[in-house]
Amino acid sequence: MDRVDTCLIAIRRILRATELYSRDLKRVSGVTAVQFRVLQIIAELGHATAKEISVRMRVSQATVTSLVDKLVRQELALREKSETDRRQTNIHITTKGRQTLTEAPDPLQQRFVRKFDAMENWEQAMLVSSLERVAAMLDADDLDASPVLDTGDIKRTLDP
Amino acid sequence: MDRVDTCLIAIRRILRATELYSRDLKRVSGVTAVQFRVLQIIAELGHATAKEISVRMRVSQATVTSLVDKLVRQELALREKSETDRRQTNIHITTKGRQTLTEAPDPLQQRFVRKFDAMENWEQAMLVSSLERVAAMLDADDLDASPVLDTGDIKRTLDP
DNA sequence: GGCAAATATTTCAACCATCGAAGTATTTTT
DNA sequence: AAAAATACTTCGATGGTTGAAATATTTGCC
Repeated sequence: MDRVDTCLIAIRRILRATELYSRDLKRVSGVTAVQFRVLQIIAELGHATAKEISVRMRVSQATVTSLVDKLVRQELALREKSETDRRQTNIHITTKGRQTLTEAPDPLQQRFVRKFDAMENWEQAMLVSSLERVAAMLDADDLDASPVLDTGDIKRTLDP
Repeated sequence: MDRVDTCLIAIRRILRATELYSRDLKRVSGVTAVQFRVLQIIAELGHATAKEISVRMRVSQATVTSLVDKLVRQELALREKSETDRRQTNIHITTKGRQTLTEAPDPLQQRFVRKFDAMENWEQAMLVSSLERVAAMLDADDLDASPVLDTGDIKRTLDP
């Protein structure tokens, strides 16, 4: 039981840290961590629909709309009706958006990388495995819970 | 994929999961995870000042005020001017608050416990260690590593 | 003792993320 | 062609979080 408490406390600390770093990021680059993440996804895919982003980030479409609104307002992204399916809207990243991505690296990520790189290989592996394990433990019911949990092993994870 | 990326994605998943569980908790017990946490702290200490809670949770006092407001509104906690230092306000938990605490266990915690208990001893140890490691990695440099937090969170070790 | 500085809280106004429900437009299905 | 499904946005609301300013009180110092 004690161990569980320790874990939960650690999780809270991690949560809190990410929040604080998001604030930093916002101050430095004008986008929050969540907005930054949207930008990353668009950049990664070339362009994306709201639906794709919402699935990827596991938030509602309404949330994505609001997030993209903010990016568009800052000219980091732009919307463009799809030609093939006019219900869809493709969201593209702008040059300025790309710039933001490269020039304003996420401070949390930076810090993590710095510390992570300083670790022994085995320890890195342990961390990766543990984090994924915890994520799998907590992951809500819907999407992937059962299979991931059963195998208990994570090596095979790929994004699709 | 990069190990760091994998870690960050896992962290995001954990974040998201806690958020969803908080929503669950709210639906079931009327308090969110953060409010629940405040309640826990008050219960643990008997009574607490806003300052204590803010240090413990590492949020501003303004946030604590807002959180406590909500608890008071629901009659889960109540404020009482300190006699010894009239600038201070002691926050107490009510019977109803205590009830909430015992009768509406945090679903995230429950889930975590269930999964955690099913793990091998060595794996539990690995998880604890990894989570603490990550928390330490991310903990903002300014106010971190404070024994304050530790003593606070570990208070239960004094219990029989 | 008395006054300035420090401390504890709250209030206020402002963000951000998030969502559900309702509404619009556009396929797809039947 | 009508009905159902899909993609997206709008609207209104909730929750957490904060900094700055305001208030009340205690402490420190001359």
